[in-house]
Amino acid sequence: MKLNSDSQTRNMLKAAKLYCTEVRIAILKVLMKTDKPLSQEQIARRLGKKHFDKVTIYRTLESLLKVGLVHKAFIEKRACHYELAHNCTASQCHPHFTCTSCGKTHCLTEISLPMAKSPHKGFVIQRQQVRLEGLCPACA
Amino acid sequence: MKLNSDSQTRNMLKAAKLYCTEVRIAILKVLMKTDKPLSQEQIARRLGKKHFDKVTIYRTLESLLKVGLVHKAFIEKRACHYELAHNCTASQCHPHFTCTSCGKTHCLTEISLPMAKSPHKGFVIQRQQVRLEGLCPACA
DNA sequence: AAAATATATGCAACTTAGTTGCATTTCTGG
DNA sequence: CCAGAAATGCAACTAAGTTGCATATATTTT
Repeated sequence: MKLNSDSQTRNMLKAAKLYCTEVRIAILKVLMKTDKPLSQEQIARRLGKKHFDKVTIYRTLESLLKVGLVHKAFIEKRACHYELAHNCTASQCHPHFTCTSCGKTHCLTEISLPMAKSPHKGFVIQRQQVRLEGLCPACA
Repeated sequence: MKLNSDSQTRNMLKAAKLYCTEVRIAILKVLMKTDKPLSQEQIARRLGKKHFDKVTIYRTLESLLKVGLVHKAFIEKRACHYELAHNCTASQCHPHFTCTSCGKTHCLTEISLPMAKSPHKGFVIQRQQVRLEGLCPACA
């Protein structure tokens, strides 16, 4: 229900000490409704008739990123993709799989890799991201 | 020695059935001399007085990529970075570590993660890339 | 070794993703 | 509901990468 997800997103924002603004609520809702990381453009498109400037969208994602509500995925295109920090531990998201044939990206939430161990040369590893490449069920 | 690395790169190109051109040889040499993935711009700078158009550099990297001599790394900036496919198995490169404090990227060739196992939903995993984030020795 | 043909290069112009500065608007706590 | 803090929109800009096309260079054929 609209009211429900509204109050849910409001609570998320409140907990993160961010102003509850229209864009933030709208973007969080978009991200809650998808199972793939989305680019700024895709997010804008899914906001439908609600138009926000792309600068605003970028800044919104940035603020959500800073408080950890959202994660940034480095997939294979030029554009970064964003997704709700959800089903991720503090130190790692699920792997992202990109099909070399059709180019689509999927979140493989069922699998996870053990955390890399620092090669004790003084590196402190805080997070890891895994990018997988291959053929998706449709193309295999 | 100049002649040596020239003939080495020529052989690499020949084996890959690529024309041995000046740019290709020069770029391969640059990549052989570094231990970090480099962006197009960094490569151009390291080519020194040899000037090649950036389009040419992109197309050269593309051709080297296609035959597998070079790998593309998705680090955190807008630009992609390229490195010699060296010390990588067919299915995975070493992890790349980016420091959240100073922003520098390092290749952690000493460690590797087990290959992800397909969640047998029909996904065929062919390659994996691991991106690590944290503090480097200088910043920790 | 020259000609034929296959491939690579350079240039100009363009697109896409993201950023900056600044004036205006919207939130939130008191 | 008001003051101050923070967010937004707009215009202009930068950075990274791409496209089309004419020219040049590499390889193959003879």
